[in-house]
Amino acid sequence: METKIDIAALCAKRGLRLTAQRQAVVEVISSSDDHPSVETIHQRATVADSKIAVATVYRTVRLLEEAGLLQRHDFGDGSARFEINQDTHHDHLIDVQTGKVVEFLDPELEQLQKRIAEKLGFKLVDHRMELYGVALDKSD
Amino acid sequence: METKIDIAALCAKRGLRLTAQRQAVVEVISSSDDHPSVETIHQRATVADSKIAVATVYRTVRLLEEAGLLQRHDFGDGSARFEINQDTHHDHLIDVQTGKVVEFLDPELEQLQKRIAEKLGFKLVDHRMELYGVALDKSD
DNA sequence: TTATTTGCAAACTGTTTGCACAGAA
DNA sequence: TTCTGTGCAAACAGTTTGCAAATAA
Repeated sequence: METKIDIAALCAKRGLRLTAQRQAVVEVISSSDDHPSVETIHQRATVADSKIAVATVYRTVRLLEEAGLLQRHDFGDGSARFEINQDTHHDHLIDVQTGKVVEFLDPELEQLQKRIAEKLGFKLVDHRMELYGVALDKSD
Repeated sequence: METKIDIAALCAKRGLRLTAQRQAVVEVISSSDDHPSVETIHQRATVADSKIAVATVYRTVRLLEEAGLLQRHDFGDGSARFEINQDTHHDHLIDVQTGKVVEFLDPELEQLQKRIAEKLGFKLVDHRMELYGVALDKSD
């Protein structure tokens, strides 16, 4: 579910330099429709720039996250996973057999979470939720 | 929400040795009603055994987890957090200001999650969910 | 030109592990 | 006695950082 990141605009606005590395990282992320880790982003970015360092990917990813353009996730596999920050909030279901990530949004769930927090005496400011499932056999 | 862990029974059943360190770790966990990290468990355990090593806490915690007596959580603060495995499933709400963890169980939520997974073509095998909130002012 | 960014390697955090010694059984 | 468990320090994985060289503006 990718959108686009306009790195040129971000650099212009912030007075940052539009480097080949930043463009490569953004290009990789913009054309990924999975939720790649830094290592994956780095591997994919080496196609465009065979010399790019992992440290640069970490720095760029942080830059984008702080600019609100990138969303960081923790799916519990030890490394951070990223996706372009869509303004439409959604949750994730992870296929435990393939690792594939399915995005979904359920308004009833969103509402329910807010109500639960309130019942406990809290205002909900954030939540994380991942469902883990196995694909149902089509014949079932 | 603590229960008890019978480490003597576990050791007996598994042919493991009942050491002072294992007893100290279990005692700490059994008398904690928060969700301590390994570091916290280690600090608390040094009261009973000033020489206990962090590595031992890691090993014991893993032993207990594999025995199904302990539950590991990831609240996103970088280190694993533990609590005694109650047979009653529940989720967590984390107070973002104090770090306090509130446990809750909402049957409607459990049901809804299962339905969502099914609608997406999956059988729900696990889920993780944490709500993050700020305490509502009592006067509101 | 020159201040920012990069690449590299070293540092850091949470966790695991190899090994010789300590200590339950 | 004997073999498991411990403490220690080294090893790990993911991530961050200091610094000198590279480069966008």
